[in-house]
Amino acid sequence: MQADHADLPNGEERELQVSVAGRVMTRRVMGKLAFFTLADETGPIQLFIEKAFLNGANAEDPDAFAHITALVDAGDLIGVSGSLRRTDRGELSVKVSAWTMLSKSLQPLPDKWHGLADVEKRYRQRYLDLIVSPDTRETFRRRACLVSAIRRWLDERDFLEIETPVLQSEPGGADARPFETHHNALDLPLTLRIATELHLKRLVVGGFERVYELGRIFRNEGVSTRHNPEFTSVEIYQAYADYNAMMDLTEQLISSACEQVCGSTEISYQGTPIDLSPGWRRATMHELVQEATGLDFHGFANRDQAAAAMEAQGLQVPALADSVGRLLNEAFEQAVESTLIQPTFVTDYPVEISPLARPHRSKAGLVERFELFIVGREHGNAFSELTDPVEQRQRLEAQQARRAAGDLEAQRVDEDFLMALEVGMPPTGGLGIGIDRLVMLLTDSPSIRDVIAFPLLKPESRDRTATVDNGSTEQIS
RNA sequence: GGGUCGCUAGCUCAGCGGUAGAGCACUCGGCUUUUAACCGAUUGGUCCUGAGUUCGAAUCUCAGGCGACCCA
Repeated sequence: MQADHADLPNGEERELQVSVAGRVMTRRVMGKLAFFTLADETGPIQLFIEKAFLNGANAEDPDAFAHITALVDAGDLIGVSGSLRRTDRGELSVKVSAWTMLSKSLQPLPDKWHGLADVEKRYRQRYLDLIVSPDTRETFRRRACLVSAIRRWLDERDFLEIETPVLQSEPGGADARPFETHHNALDLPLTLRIATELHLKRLVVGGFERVYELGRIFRNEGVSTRHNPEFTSVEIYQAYADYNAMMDLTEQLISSACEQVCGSTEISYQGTPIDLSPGWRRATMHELVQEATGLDFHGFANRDQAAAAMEAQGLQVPALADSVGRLLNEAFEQAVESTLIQPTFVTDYPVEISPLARPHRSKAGLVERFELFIVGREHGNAFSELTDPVEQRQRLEAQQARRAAGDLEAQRVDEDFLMALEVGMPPTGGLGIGIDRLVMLLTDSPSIRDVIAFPLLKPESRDRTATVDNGSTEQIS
């Protein structure tokens, strides 16, 4: 409406009846004249409320002006109709001839100038944050735009979105601990999925050559600025493709989505310019670690040699890292990850940390895998999929052994998945992208909680409880 | 898991050992061109919870809760 009537001069009126509805954001009442600011999703518009005019226009309510000024508070949802008028100060306004209360707000709005500054309150009462913070509205608008752009891009290239189970008896496809739940009627313990990988691969076995699923996954782990226990991923599988093809796909998909969401592939994240135009750097994990630390992991004969060299460089050597490959990954995480600001494909990972990836066609001990890093954070993970059922069983059994040794995030042997591979799976490229982190990047948000409408928080308990001597907890009141 | 910081009126914040405060919002009065409207008045509190120190605690100490950030 603002744009439609941009030509209306100051102080003039247009003989056009309009009706608008929205939330009253501010009120300025001065005796016989009042200005309200009314906002809907498209933005604000001013209401010009003149006592004589409004009362004169309402035969059934000759005190309409007294009623609207006395009964309407900031925060209320009202509808008005009237003509258009641009005020002397140039504000396009609806000159109100009739009004109606649509919803009364019983709670006052947050401070109209400072907004809602308490981050805890912004997360717990997101609806208030959305009402008063245009930036928050824009973040979730962009999130919706991104998700839609990704689906459109994939659909246009004949990828089929197929939904796979959230409730699973055997969680798999990622190194993570699951949430546990229970099906009452079947008396069956179940877990929430930690990835969509293994079921999407079953679909590739079944003959769908391009499948994807964009949806929620759940990992029972800590909360940080980069982790929320439930988050959204898109996993994409293309038969007869390999990880090189998936790199091209990743580059095209993300740069195209960025273009649609931000209007450009050159963006800024927390003050740092980021260029997402295709042509991203591709480097092996070995190269990057050598670049950063001087250590050549091809040269280490065994785990202890690598560990000693790392310690000499001041790198940590965790006990669970029991092979050269795992130490390479440790060195990468400690010395390289946070330095990869511009988009970078890190390729050719150790087989020990990649139980679902196909062995590299020419490099022993490595797999055809890449991870995408932007602003020092992992944004995607992909491989030429391991399709050999015999080798897959060995890899998962090795994972199971680590589980037994105490690594709670190690993967399990999924017999049903192995059975599917035994039927024969085409060579396939697979890719996973974290949607939340991508939204963070495209909305310049420092925390994942800023891009999740209702992030997980501990309940704000008003219960009065106390711990008694025997260690149990009981209600006092 | 460790460290640092925060929690006071509906919102934004001050007060840091001596009667609980301001602005906005709410309520009342005034005001026909405001847009953080303005002027005047009134109202509003589990100072996150509990224990301790003290003549006296929002303030100091300890324990706990919730959150933020950093580290692992």
